[in-house]
Amino acid sequence: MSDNPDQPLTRIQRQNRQIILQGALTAFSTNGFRGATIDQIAEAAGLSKPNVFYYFGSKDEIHRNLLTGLLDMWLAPLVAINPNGQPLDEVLTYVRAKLDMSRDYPRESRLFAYEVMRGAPHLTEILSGRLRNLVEDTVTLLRRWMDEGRLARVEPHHLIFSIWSMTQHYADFEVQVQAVLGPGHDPYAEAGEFLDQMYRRMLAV
Amino acid sequence: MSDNPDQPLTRIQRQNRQIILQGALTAFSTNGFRGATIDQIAEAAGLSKPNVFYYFGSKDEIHRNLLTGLLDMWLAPLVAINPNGQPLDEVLTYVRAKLDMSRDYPRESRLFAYEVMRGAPHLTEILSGRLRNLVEDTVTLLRRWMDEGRLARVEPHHLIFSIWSMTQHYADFEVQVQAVLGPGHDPYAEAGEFLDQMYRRMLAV
DNA sequence: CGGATAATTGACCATTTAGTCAGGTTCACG
DNA sequence: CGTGAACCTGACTAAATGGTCAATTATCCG
Repeated sequence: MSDNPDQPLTRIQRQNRQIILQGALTAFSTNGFRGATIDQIAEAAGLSKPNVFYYFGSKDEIHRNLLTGLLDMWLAPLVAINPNGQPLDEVLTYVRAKLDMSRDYPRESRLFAYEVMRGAPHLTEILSGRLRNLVEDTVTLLRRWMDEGRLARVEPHHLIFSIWSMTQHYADFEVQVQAVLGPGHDPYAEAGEFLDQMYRRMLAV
Repeated sequence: MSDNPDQPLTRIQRQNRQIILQGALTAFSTNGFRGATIDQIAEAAGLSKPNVFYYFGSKDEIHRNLLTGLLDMWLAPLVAINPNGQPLDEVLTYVRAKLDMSRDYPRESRLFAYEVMRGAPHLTEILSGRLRNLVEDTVTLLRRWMDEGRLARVEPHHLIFSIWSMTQHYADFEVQVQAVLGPGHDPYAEAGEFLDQMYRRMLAV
């Protein structure tokens, strides 16, 4: 079934593939690719192990499917930057969107983190292809804004890296953040304020 | 041998334990705990598998040993902040030191990243104990500097998080950084300049 | 309803992997 | 040099794990 070229999926197929991917997302994002087992995935999905293999040909295929399927969502905020907007607002909106994604989709954040740390065997082409182009476009836009004096000058690539690292930190290192802050904190609310302040000071002209 | 309470180690013991830990550091930091095998570690160390077990009782023990053994080094820059120094200089020096650690010890950075992402089973007590206290001390110092008007006001915990995330990003996500930047870049040199600029603007009074 | 197709599973296999152990080799040192 | 302790290893085991398959059950649709 899983090697069916492009016949439309049945209702049950759509449903169960989704369920499996959700279970796999939990498993992979908790333990990494090697650390997650098919049994875990099957259990999380509420299906038997052979049934999981009925829908996906291999563990690797599930993993690839997850990564590529979630990539668009992950990059959406970057695409959403409006070249005709107010530069500072656009950047702050992007930061906010990325932070919200970390808060609402921490499993996805960890999934990508594990993959990149592994050396990104399933993402190399994308990283240096589509992602790179996307970043390059944004870099060009940022540089133009800086040239026009509407944004303080910094190296745009590293500005983007800073946004990625700081926002995803709250999802990927959640345990550490919680442990260090202790109870009685709302990390994401505080981070939102902090990041807003930080990027305003850094980028205001 | 490995359960010997506290007899002094022989020359060979000291030497081989070191070699094993180095191999394990490479293995664990590349593939995570589950992804690394004893065979890999043994191979990297140039020893036979049973010989590895002669020095360490289990895979877990090697891992714990690594983590706790490297923790001091990892936290040293934080401890080195001088309460009597110039506030901005002290922060910038800390940032610089953390960035240099990422550059010079990327394996250690990844080791800790993997562990925290897993939920830090071997580090929970430390995270909410020693590390938390260390951070709390630094937070107090930073807050004092802000109260004295020698540093612009931001939430100190998140200031520290920002330093951790941005500096470690260059080690943990090296593949992504390289792919996005493309050839002809020196990530760490550029990052050093970027971070200096960024924290100056954020923290200058 | 009835047959074809989709969906499911218990039992199984092959490989990988953490860990063991009996016995051999090397080293420190009197 | 001799001997006891330290060091090392080939060959093994048990468990975990990715994946298969023949047989069974559920679903769809004419």
